[in-house]
Amino acid sequence: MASSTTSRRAATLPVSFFRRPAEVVARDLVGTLIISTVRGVVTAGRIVETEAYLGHRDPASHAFANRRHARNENLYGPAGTWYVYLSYGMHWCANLVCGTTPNEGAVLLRAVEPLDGLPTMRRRRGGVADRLLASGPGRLTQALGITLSLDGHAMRASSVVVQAGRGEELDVATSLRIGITKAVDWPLRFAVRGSKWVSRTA
DNA sequence: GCGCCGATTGGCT
DNA sequence: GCCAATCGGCGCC
Repeated sequence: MASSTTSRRAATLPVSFFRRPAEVVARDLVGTLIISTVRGVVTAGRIVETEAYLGHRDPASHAFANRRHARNENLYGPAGTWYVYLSYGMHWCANLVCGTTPNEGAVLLRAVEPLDGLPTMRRRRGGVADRLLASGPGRLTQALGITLSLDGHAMRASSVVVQAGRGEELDVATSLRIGITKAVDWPLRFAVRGSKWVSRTA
C-alpha cells in the first residue's frame, strides 16, 4: 500500500484526459502525481516538467511523417498508452500517447519531484544528490524503475499510474524543447517555474 | 554493409 | 564546457 504523501485518494487520470492535443495534456500533466509499483516497491513524485511531441506533423517526433517501425509502434496506440524508448543506447525515456487519431502526439516526462520511496530512488540512482534523482527524462525512469517492459501498456492498468494533483496553484512556464535539432523553435516544454527539480534552466 | 546521429547523462578538463 | 558511452534508425555507397 502507498505510504504518506501520495496516498490520499487514488484519482488515476481517465483516458479522456489524454484524448486531447498533446500540448494541452503536457501543460496539464505538470503538477500531477506519478506512482510506480515495481514488485511491491513504491516510488512516487510530482511531475514538474514535460514536453509535447506532435506526432506525424512534428519533425522532432520519432514517428514524423508516419514513419512506422517496431520501436515507435506504440505511438500509434490509443490515448493513455505508455511509449518507452531507449535514448542514446542507454537511457529509457517515458511518454504518454495523446489525441484521438493514430500518431497525433505524445508527452515526454522530463522531470519529477521525488515524494515517496526516496531510499529506493537513491539506491537505483547510485547515490547521486537528491536534486539529480529524477531531474531529467533518463533520470526519472531510472529512479522510478521504468524500463521497456512498460512500453505499450495502458497507463491506467499498468505498474506506473498518474493521478490528479492536489489542485494547488502552479506557475507553469512555457519554453522551447531541449536536446533536439528539429523544430527547435516550437514552444512545447512545460515546467514549474523556479522549481529546483526540473532538468535544467533554459 | 558502413558510418553518422540522436527527445541523455556523467565524468573530466 | 567538452566528450565518451552505446545502439537503433537512417542515409548512402
